[in-house]
Amino acid sequence: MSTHDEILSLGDDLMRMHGFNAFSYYHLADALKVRPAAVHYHFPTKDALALSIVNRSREAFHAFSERVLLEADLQIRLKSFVRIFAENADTGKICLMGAAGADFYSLSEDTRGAVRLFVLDIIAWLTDLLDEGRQCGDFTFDGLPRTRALLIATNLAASLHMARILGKKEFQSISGQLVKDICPSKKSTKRSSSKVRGK
Amino acid sequence: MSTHDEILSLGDDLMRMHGFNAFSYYHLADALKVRPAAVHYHFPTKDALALSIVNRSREAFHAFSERVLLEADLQIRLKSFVRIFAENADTGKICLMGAAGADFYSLSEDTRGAVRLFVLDIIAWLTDLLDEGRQCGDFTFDGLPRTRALLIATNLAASLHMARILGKKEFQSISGQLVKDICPSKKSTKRSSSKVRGK
DNA sequence: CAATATACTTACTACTTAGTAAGTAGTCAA
DNA sequence: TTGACTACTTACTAAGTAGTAAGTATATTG
Repeated sequence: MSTHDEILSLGDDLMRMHGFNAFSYYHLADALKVRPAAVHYHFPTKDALALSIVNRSREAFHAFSERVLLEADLQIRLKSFVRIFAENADTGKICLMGAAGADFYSLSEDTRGAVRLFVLDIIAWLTDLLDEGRQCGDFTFDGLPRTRALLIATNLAASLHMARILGKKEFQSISGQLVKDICPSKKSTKRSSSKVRGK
Repeated sequence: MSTHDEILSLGDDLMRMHGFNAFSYYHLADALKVRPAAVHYHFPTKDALALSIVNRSREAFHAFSERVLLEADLQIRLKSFVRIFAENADTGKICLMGAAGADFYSLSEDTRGAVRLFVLDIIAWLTDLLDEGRQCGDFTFDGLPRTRALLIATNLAASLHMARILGKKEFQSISGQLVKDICPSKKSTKRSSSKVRGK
C-alpha cells in the first residue's frame, strides 16, 4: 500500500478510535516510519485529511452496497450491514457517524458536508432495504421506512459507544434485539410476549 | 455560582459540544475571566476535571430520577427522559454518554469507571420504568426490559449526533417514533400498518 | 493581633501542535 | 542527458498545551 493510502487507513483508525483532536501529524508519521512533513505532502492540512477520510469511507460504503446486491435475501443484507458494526465493536472502534458527529464542530464546513452526504447515503440505502423488505413481508415495522432506518442507524452507532463503556457483550444484546424487532418470526408476536418474558 | 461550579458547568458544556480533547485550561479560564492557574487550583489535572464533570452529571441524573417520581404516569416519565435529550438537540450538544464514549480512550481508568456507573444508573432506571410499564400495560415491547432500555438509550444518544449532521428535525422523527413504538395506541397495531403507510 | 486558610495571580517550564520552506534522491520521458 | 516530476527529508516557526512554583489579597479564627 502507498504511503498516501496508509495515512488514510491509519487516519481513519485513529479518528474512530481516539477522535479527530486526539491524534497529530507526528502520530501518523511515527507509526508509518516517515517524517511529519511527508504527511503534510500528501494532506497539506488536517482538515484535508479529515475530508479524505470521510470520502474514503463513503466510497467503501458504496462498494459494500454493490457487493451486497449479490445477496438476494433482504434479511441477510441487513445482517451484513449489522456485521460491519459488530467488527468495529470487536476492535473497540466507533463508526464514522459517531466519531464525526462527536467532533462535528472541529471539522470544516466542507468536511461536515461530506459527513452529511455519507450519512445520507447510509440512510437512503437502509430506507430502500426496509421499504422493499416490508412490501415483500421480510420486515415488519411501524412508521415510515426512513424513520425506521434512522432508528436502526442510531441504535448501531451508539451501540459501539455502549460496547466501550459497558462491554462488548452489550453490542450483541442490542443488535440481536434490533434484528428480531423487524424480522417477523413464526412463533412470537408483539402482544403475546408482554407477560411470558421476565426482566 | 462559585468559580469551582462555573468551571464544572462550562467544562461539561465544552466536553459535550466540542469533545474532551478540544478544549484547554486556557479556554475555561478565558471564558470565566480568570487565569489558567485558577482552574488548576480547583482541578489540578484535566482528568480530575473530567472525573468531576462525569460525577456531576451522575448526581444531576439522580436528582432527575427523584423529581420524576412525583409524576405517576409512566409514559409521561419516559417523555420527561426524552425531553432531556431534546433540549440537547436544540443547543447542538450531545449527551455525556455519547461524548465520553467517543473520547473514552482519552480518559483515565477512574474516569471510565465513573462513566460506566453513570450509564449503568441510566440503564437501570430505564429498565425499571419499562418493566413496571409493561406489567401495568403502559408499555408494549418484545424482549428483556434491560435490552429495550439499551435500545432506547442508544437511539436517543445517537439521535443527537444525527441532529448535528442531518438537522434538528431528525431528532423529532426518531424520538417520536421511539415513543410510539412502545406506547400502545388504540387505533393502530404493528401488523395492520404494513401496507397503508407509504415511504 | 497574629496565624491560618481560601482563592486566586504572575511567571514560568517542557512539550506538543499544525504548518512551511528549502533541499534531495530516484524515476521517467523527450 | 537534461529537465521535470514524485516522494520524500531536514530544519524551522509560532502558537498552544498541561502543569508547577511562588507570591498576594482577603477573610476567618484562636
